[in-house]
Amino acid sequence: MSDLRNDVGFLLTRASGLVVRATNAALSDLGLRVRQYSVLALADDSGEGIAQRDLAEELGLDPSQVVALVDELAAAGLVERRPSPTDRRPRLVVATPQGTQVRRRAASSAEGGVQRQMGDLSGEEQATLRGLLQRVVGGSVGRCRAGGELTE
Amino acid sequence: MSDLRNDVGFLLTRASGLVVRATNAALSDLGLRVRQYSVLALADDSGEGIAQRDLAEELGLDPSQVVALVDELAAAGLVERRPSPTDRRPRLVVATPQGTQVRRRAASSAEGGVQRQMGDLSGEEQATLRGLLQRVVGGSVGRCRAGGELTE
DNA sequence: CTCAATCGTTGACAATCTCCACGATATCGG
DNA sequence: CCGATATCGTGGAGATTGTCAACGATTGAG
Repeated sequence: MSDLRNDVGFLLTRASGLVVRATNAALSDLGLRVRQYSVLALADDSGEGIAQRDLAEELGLDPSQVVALVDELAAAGLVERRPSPTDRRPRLVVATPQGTQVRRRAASSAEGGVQRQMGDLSGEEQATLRGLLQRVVGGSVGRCRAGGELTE
Repeated sequence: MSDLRNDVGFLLTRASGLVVRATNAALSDLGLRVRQYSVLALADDSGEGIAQRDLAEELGLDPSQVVALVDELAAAGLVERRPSPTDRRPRLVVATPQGTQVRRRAASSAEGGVQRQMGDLSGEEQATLRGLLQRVVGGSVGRCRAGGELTE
């Protein structure tokens, strides 16, 4: 019962590693890695832009990691930093038109990579998995951050 | 529908990151990290010892990573390398008595860390999650290895 | 105005992943 | 037996990721 192959934590990291590899391979044609894609996707989804701090919070990254990722995406012309109209501290990250286009293609490629890894699961099973994972993730937002303490 | 928060791949890596952090925090008292613990657990479970190559295969790691991990565990006196009776190439990794003892405590601590992250899920839901993840992982063993090619 | 908090950034360092090459050993075909 | 090929552990290089501390600019509270 303490067998590693039945350990939910181990299975989670093992499955994650496999999916990340498959997704990175699928995105390599576009010159993107998963990390960059996730930043691009969030920036593209937030019409008026998203602060880097919120980006870090959503992705579970350290703010300093977001700096480098946005730098790379900006150098590739996929996103740009814009000032907030109401606060001069944050820098709102938005996707450029080219970024939106690349994101669309990347989403398709990434989906293919994920399906190569999860093809054995039916649509319904994947929905079940998604729901369970959302509760694991959502239940701890605010309880444990990247460099944060545990609230207990 | 392409929202990142509904993307199974993203949720998988996000949940994995949270669980790994919680588990590492729980194991820090024993001076262990998750990677080391997983090696120790597999070595402890295989009575006669497990070859480093098989260790790498099971854990989805590069063989060279296993070398360093076993070095660390051996330096701590938790495992030792023994020659195979039938083949002089592999080195079988087995847990020392102390390693077995530490592993038992570590398993308890790690379980606590995981539950702090997945407490919102009932036992039945965790079993469902485990089953789905096992199919994601098991379905690809042999299809995609650490440094390997995709078989298609 | 003063002080604490927030945001982005930089820098340093550890941990992890990926890939390549080598020596020792084993296996297979002839 | 012998040579070609494969396996296993190991070492090393380099990229990627994770963690942490500090700083300047800005904001908001008192």
